[in-house]
Amino acid sequence: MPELPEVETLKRELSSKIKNKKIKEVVVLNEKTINLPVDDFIKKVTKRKVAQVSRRAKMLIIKLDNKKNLVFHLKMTGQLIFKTKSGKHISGGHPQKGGELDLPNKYTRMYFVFSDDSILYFNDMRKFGWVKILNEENLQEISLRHGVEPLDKKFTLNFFQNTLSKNAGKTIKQFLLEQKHIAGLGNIYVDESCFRAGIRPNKRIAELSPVEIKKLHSTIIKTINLAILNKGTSTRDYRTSSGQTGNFVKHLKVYGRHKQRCLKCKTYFIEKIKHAGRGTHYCPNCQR
DNA sequence: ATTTATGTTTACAG
DNA sequence: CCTGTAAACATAAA
Repeated sequence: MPELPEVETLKRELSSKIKNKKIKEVVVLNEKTINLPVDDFIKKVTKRKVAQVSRRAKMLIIKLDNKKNLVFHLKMTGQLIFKTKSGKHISGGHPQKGGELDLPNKYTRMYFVFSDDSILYFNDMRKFGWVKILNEENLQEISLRHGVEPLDKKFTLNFFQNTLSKNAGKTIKQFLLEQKHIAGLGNIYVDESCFRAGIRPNKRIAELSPVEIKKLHSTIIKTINLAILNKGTSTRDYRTSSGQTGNFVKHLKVYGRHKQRCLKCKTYFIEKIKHAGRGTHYCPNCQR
């Protein structure tokens, strides 16, 4: 689930909750989740303070006061859930089921206990996600492999046009999913952005008109911004921080709506195909 | 009861 | 170079 808006939501919520807190204990329940031997990992993190919480692409970064960075990638099913000592959870990511979360549970891969006894849990049903300790250099390397942030000033129409022209042979969806061009878009927001721009996801970049490119550029920014305002999307049981569902679900026009009537033309039905290796949704009438 | 798809990314084969 | 598939894994939908 977590694409840019979901991770950004987590960042904002966690930042206010854990900044300046000291980590007094780290418990690793699944060794494969982390990038160091458990002992090393624990040694590097224990007794450190949270200096800053940030985001790059779909990664959440917790900078510690010893120049190390705890970097999280939630992949498909990862979640970060923060609970105060009283047990109220105020940060989510991709909770399961509808009921209250019992933590730690069978999907908890590791957790961090702060000195005020609040706890940050990393859950991940499918174990695709990871938590790494990286120094500044490692982090830089990873960052360099990622493209521009869609909400950054550098994501100009000019930049978009130029980068697209270098990838004319690809389809627009293939391009948008590749993190090295624009970082943070995933399956949901690519399909949604394409719908809002009136472009079929499997259209070749070479076939896009200048007007379409301009439209898509502004549409991506608007869609991501709106999604962040709504604290992200989740198709099923996702709940944000405060235990609420991400409200962007209400704004989905095509994702998860196959065989349902298009909300724009109210005539045709949303189609779902497999493209770029992913389920791809579009209105055959409104998108060309 | 089986099979297929699922929000991600990387590695590898062709 | 590009493109498609498998692989990490568990669950729900088809």
